Amino acid sequence: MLIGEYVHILDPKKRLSLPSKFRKELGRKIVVTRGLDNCLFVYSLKEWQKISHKLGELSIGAADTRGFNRFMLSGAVEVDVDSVGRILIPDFLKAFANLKNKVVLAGIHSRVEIWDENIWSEYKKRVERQADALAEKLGEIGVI
Amino acid sequence: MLIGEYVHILDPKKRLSLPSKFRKELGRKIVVTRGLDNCLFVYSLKEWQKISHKLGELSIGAADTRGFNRFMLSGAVEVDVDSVGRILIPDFLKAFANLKNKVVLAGIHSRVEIWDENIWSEYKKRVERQADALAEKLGEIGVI
DNA sequence: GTTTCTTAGTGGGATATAGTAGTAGTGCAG
DNA sequence: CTGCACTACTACTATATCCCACTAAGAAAC
Repeated sequence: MLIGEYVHILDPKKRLSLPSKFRKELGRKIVVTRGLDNCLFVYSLKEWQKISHKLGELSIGAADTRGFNRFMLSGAVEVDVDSVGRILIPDFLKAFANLKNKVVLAGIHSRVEIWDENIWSEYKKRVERQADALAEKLGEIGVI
Repeated sequence: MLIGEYVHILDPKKRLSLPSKFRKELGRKIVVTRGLDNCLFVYSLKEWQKISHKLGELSIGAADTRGFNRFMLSGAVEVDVDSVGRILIPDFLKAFANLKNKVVLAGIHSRVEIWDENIWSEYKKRVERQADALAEKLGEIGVI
């Protein structure tokens, strides 16, 4: 399971090192795609195959499904992990997630999320403010 | 699987280079046809055969089916990929998709879509604005 | 507690290749 | 016979990819 939060540098060549703790689980070929709330999702090839299989089952007829497929698939890229554990972030994904120099890599179960550092800390602040509500939800599902 | 998004130039001679990541999967002979939502669909010869077969199976009785068949089949052109990986876009398809100088090539599963850059970014904005619907769909297929 | 060894993260330089533009040659039409 | 257009080949430039080197931090051993 992928957990933890790391701040790494996205260098001018759009290279980003994966935290060493994530490397083993992600493998040497990963898929990066558009996520929600202005971040990117990173999946191992295996996880991605599950997702793309499900996407393939959706009908091309419905307009909203076409849009959804375009969003997920055109926004996805298969990238290799280089010899020192880095990946390349394509321009359009960098632009989508508003990535600057410092980015946050966060492990969330089976995926990793990539955030711009500022957007991440803003988002975290918002969530922390809702901590009470969160606690309630956690109680509902029997965590605390 | 064809995924990713690339911006290329449609030059005055109507030549368009295919992204190198698509070339292997598409082969040296491809089919370009009218697509949905003002774009063009590009298929490998093999994929096209599957699709035209399916279209042939649709009942000829229904008027809307006839229309759809005419739309897809009459608009289809088989084009060769040249020595440096480019294809020629016929005038009527260029006009249909409103292609200007900059076009977007988007990989969607088994097909590539060709969009005018401006129309594409407008379309993408529309889809992204429906974040709630996207999240819902992601939930449905078990991603989040 | 200090020193050394290892590994993660970053940066830069060289080479390869993708993408685009241009040019020459050939065929068809006027 | 001439001109235009389409096609095929060639050349150039920018960018991506690969490789190596450096730094800093953490771990282990003395």
